[in-house]
Amino acid sequence: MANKYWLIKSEPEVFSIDDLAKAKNQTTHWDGVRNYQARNFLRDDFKIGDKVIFYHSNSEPPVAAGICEVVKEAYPDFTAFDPENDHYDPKSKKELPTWFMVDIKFVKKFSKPVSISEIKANRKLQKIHLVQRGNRLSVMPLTKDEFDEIVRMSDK
DNA sequence: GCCAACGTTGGC
DNA sequence: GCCAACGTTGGC
Repeated sequence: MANKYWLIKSEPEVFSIDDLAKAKNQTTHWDGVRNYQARNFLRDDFKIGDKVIFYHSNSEPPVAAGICEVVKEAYPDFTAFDPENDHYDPKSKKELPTWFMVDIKFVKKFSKPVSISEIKANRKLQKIHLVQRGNRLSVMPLTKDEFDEIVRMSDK
C-alpha cells in the first residue's frame, strides 16, 4: 500500500517542530487527540512511513512548519488513563481504550514555513480541511498533490 | 431522540 | 482577548 499524507496541528507553545527535533530519537508519541474523527484517522489509517505536515496552530502566524513521518502505528493513548494528565478521560478503559496515538519522527523543518494565508491563497489547496470554514479537526488527510504543493511552497 | 447550554478550538 | 463554529453533555 502506498504511503498516505496527513496534516497534524499542534500549538507550538505546547509542542513545536523544534521540540520534536530535540526529542529523544527525534520521535514522540502523538497523544491527546480527543476527537472521534481524528481518532479514527489515527487508529485506522496512519501507517508506518506515512508523511505528515506538522502545523503550528495558535501561533503568529499559523504555519505549516515542517515534516514528520509515522514510525509506530496506533496503540492506546495512555494519557487517557492518568487522572493527573490534562487529557485524562475516565470513560476510556484499559481493556477497551477509547483513544489512540501513533509515534511520529522528525524529518525536516521548513527553512521557509508556509503560512495559512499562503495556503488559503493557493488554488490547489482549497480542498484541505484546514482552510475550510469552521474547521477544527486536528488530524486531517492530504492528497499527495496537496502535500507536495506545501513542500514546494516551503522551498521558494 | 431532541436541542439548549456549555466548553473548546483557533484564526483574527 | 474576542467570538464564530463546532462537538459534547444532559434534561426532558
